[in-house]
Amino acid sequence: MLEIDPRSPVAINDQIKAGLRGLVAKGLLRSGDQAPPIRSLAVALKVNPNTVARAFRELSLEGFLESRRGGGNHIAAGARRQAKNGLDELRCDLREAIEQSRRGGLAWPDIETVVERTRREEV
Amino acid sequence: MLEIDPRSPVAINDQIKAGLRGLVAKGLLRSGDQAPPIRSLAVALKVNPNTVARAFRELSLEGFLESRRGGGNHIAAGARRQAKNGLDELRCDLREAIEQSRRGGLAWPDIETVVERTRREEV
Amino acid sequence: MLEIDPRSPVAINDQIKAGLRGLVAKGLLRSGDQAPPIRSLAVALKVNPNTVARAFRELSLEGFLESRRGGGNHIAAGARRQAKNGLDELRCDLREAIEQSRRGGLAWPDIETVVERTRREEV
Amino acid sequence: MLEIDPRSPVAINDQIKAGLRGLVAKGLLRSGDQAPPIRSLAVALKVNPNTVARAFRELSLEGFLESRRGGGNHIAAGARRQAKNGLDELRCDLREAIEQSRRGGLAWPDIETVVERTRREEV
DNA sequence: GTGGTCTAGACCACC
DNA sequence: GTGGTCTAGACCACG
Repeated sequence: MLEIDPRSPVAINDQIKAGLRGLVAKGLLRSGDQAPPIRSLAVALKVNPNTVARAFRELSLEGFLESRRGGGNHIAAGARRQAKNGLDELRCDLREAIEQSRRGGLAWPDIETVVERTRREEV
Repeated sequence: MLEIDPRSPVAINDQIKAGLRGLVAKGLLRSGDQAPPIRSLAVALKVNPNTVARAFRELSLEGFLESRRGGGNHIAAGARRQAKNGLDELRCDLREAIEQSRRGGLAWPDIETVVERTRREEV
Repeated sequence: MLEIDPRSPVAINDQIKAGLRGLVAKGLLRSGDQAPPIRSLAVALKVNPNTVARAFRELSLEGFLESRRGGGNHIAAGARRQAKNGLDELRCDLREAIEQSRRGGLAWPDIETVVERTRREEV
Repeated sequence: MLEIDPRSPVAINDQIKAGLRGLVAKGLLRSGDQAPPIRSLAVALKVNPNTVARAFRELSLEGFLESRRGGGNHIAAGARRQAKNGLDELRCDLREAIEQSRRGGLAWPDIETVVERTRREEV
């Protein structure tokens, strides 16, 4: 469900945060649902538990997650709306990436081809 | 000729490298031409000369530039071909950025909107 | 493990790069192993951390090292093969040095004497 | 008679100085002979005249060349002996190059093979 | 004027 | 603890 690319320049904890927000944005996780336990997630992603913990802690500070008595992190009430705010950040990042391609000499048709291909190969 | 975005998360020296490769890819700079002197470029970009020097040195190691002490940096012979290969790398990076957006929950229509806007605002 | 000659005309960072490649070529360091931390190595070699960092960064760009923030630098997968190719480069450099001696008037017996002496004094 | 490698890391003026000393060491030029005119040499080597001039000036300071009234640089009296001293410097440089190869992981048999090959291909 | 190197010290971010 | 980046300023050497 959650995918991580350890070799990406993007920080792992950011990938985790983005991934969780994504699951909510797509409706695969809803308010009140339990987020995967830190340890299990760390094992599944082959990542240091501290890194997952950090991601969760930051999401908690943003009010996106809530830790309940009796254990477990749960998706907070306003999570969906927040996830949409997160989208703005994503749009911004994507825009930067595109501008970087432009500065590197990539032409617009090239860029659109890349978009097209990525879309097709995703399924 | 060369533009830099100091607020971008992309490292300045990498932006310079991409920029130079871009100029060659677009044909604005050709094999044998002299690249701008490190210090001048540093002043123009409002950047520390060391940063430019780093970029140039790395381009030299790649065989993209040839530098002679006291004689400036010159675009190497196979530079254009290399620049085209560099484009492949850019495409790859862009693709990763898009996939990253997807994992974060950005929908395809959103992505295409971002592409469109960036294109328009560029001029 | 790694030795540097600060009085050599060869740049320190290049010596570090060559040294690391050498350790891999000799099998003392293998794919996946962690390279010495930048700061520790800097202290050990009595060199500025920036210098080591430069060497490591360039080795990363070559795909010889993989560096993760906070996770140290690790010998990359294809490192050994690369190291062997690097040997070719060394042979080439050495050859140029010899030709340079020849152009300066050094006779062949002289050259072989130098080789012999260097070999003996090394231990 | 004199060969220069503009892409070598060795400074051009040093190559010129070494080359001249070499010609004397080999007996192709003798005390009292006229050294090639700066301009002609610069043209022949495709090098900046200033660079040749600098080399000649330094050789003059060392007492290896003498500029005579009426123009022209001539090989000085004690030139041959000096050329032999220059050989010591060459030996030292060569030694450094060999040590550098060693640090890079080149084995002794490899080194001797390189020496052998270079010797054969010279003729 | 040019490039090349190193040092020093600071800042940020990740694990 | 780790690496990454940038700035600042110095020094050297070539053309």
